[in-house]
Amino acid sequence: MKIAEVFLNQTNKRIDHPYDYRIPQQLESVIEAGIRVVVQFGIGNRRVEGFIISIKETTNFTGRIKEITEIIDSQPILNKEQIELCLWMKTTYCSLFYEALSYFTMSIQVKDETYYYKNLGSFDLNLKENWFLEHYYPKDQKTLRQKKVKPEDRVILVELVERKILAAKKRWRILSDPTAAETVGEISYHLTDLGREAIDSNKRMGKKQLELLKSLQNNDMMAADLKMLSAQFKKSLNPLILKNYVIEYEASPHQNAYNSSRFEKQRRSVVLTAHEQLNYKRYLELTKAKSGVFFHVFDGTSKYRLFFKAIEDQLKSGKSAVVIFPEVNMTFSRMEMFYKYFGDLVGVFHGQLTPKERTDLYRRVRDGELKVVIGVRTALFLPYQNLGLIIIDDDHDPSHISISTPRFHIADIAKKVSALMGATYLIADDTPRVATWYQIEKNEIAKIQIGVEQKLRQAIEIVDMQKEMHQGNMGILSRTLVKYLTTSLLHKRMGVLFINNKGYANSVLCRNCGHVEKCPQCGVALKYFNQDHSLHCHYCGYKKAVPIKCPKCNSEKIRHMGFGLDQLEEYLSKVLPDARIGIVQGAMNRTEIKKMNRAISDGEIDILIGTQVIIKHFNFTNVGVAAAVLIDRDLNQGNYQASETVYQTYSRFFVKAMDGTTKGLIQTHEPENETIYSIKNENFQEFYRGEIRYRQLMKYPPIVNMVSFSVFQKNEKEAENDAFSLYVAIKNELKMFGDGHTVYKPVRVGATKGGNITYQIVLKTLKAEVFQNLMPKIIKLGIIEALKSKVSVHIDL
DNA sequence: CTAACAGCAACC
DNA sequence: GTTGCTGTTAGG
Repeated sequence: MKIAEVFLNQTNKRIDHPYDYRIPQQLESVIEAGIRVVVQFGIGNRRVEGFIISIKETTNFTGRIKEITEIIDSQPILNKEQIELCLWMKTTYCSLFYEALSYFTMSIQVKDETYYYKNLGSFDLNLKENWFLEHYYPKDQKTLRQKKVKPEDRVILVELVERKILAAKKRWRILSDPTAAETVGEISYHLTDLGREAIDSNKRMGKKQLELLKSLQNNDMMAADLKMLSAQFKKSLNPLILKNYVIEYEASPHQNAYNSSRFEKQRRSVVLTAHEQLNYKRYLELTKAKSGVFFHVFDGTSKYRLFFKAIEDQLKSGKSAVVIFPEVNMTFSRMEMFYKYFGDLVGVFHGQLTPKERTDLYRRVRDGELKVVIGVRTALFLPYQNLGLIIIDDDHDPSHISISTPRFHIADIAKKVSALMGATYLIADDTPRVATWYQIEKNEIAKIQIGVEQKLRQAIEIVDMQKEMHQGNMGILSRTLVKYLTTSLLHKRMGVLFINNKGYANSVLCRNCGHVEKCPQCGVALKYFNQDHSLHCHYCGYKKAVPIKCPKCNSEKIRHMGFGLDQLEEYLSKVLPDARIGIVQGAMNRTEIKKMNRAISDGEIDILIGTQVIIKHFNFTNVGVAAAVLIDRDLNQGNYQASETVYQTYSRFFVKAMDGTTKGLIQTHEPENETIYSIKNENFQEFYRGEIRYRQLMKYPPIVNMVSFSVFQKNEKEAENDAFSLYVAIKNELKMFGDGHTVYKPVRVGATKGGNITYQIVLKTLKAEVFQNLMPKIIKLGIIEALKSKVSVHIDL
């Protein structure tokens, strides 16, 4: 007799463990680990979807074992290693099994048709209803009277059962409808060979028509794009379509603009420079000893050539490779390079693919047709046959962290995958994460430096805003900056101002001496609360009133930190009324970005001001002055990673904006701040040493593991009670794990979405396995279930 | 005395 | 989530 261990697709932590089911004789040859099945569950024999993680001969379960009802997949959708990875994710990130599984099933849409139709007849009924069906379904009044069922009850029950049947039908249909993958296309245009000839042979045609044909020369375009060229493009295009110069077609919405068919597909071998050859040799040596390698990147093109070389070698030995970019847009912009080197072995995977395209990619990867996959996080969960190399590009980018549960950093998954499949993992970054560098220092990952440092940032001037104030300048921009902006305007060069105005101005600082109130225990800036005009610590709940006088210098000039983009624009237009100002910010779509980029390259912008996006999506040269106008707010964000984020974003900003002749400038109230100095000195190691010392002292990741529990509740009193009983329970359970951990008392966290009262409990521990063991225990004891509040677990990555 | 109800454990 | 079991209680 064969037994299958099955995880159920249920959103309940208490039943999220394997259940044993007997495999019916006739299915023994078909069923293996990695396929989904339908089983009956509970007293009511509800039909639920399950996933087989393993097959065994015997069971320890003493009760009555049920049989597997049906098979969903005709072959395993996860291989052995992937099943193990999925289980590891479940325990490591305290998620449900099916939540972890969802990352693997994202590309599987179309299911077996037989499954679809077979299930229409069966539905879940509980015992009471089954019993009712057996006894009372007949409309015969005599029988009903005998059985003592009131006619009106029968009506209600019949209705109930019929509703259930309907619901069941609906449910299965949604799950398995193969036609659900229908795509909605966008109208696009393609230049035919005939059209190309027409351009080359200088055939007579309208000016607009020629322009349109030429714009289609390099790639297909969507109607929306052509509209930007000429509002009435259809007028000139229609005759071209009639002449068969241009083909109109409907393509899937996103693939279209980036359709792989527009790229030249070649196979080229990689040629390295002498310096790169040395680096590559080192890389090969290091991968023999360790599975992880880190590229500290100072030369982007060199980095890619090394990537290609490494991939090429993997292909030669019959293995495949995957490259993970943080974002879809980055994937798109790197695509072409990959096609040039590896032609049709390349697959591109991202969230904007249609279900059909996804399934197609899944199949081709599984069958070994595609050997180089580039894409976003989820691309790592495809069924690679013989994976030799995983590359994570731009490791520091926050998009590498998955937002939905399980919350993880893709580099951690890559590490695990490489251990499971014996693949090399390669992380590349120009502004390393502290967590990654920590692994390098601990000798878990080897490091190679790519290219040489430019040391351009050393020219950055740090402007003391306290001095400015003392000398009578109450404005938001320093006199030096205004002076530089004026001269750069004169020389027709652009000024770029970076301001990170997202979020609230929630710290408080002394305008006189730059002092910021910090938590005595946790070392982070205290956050300002409007309700009671007080300052709170984000982690431990320490609370104090906003001081009237600065504790350091006794001044009364205590102010909220910060101003926004709008205020900056207003100020600039007053100080430099002739300057043409361009504003860029997060909520811009692709066309707006294009437009702005064009305006910048056409020299229509004198001063560009913007938030984070300025670093990623905009291209500019000829920058006269590049300035960070409000670094202090970012430095005092009230979380322990503030300095790290500041180092990364501001370094990148200056690298992007400065060439050898650009004036760099940072405005601050803390001119002695170490992070600012490290940015100026272009010295990551120096920054890291200071930062890791701070984290050691204050006990923050990566030194400790940190997890926070959030308790949500509508009712104020109950929220408090629940939070405290959870706190007590955690404390009690922790006793089992010896010492080396700290739990902070529940802290009431300020306004959250949905009007919920939220309490937060922070747990720090030196042992990673503590909360992995703690969570199942707390769940088993029913502590969280006993609470009326919703509880969520947030692991700090 | 009973219907109603909340609390609870189990689901293989 | 769904179910049945258990103990408690309001209402007659």
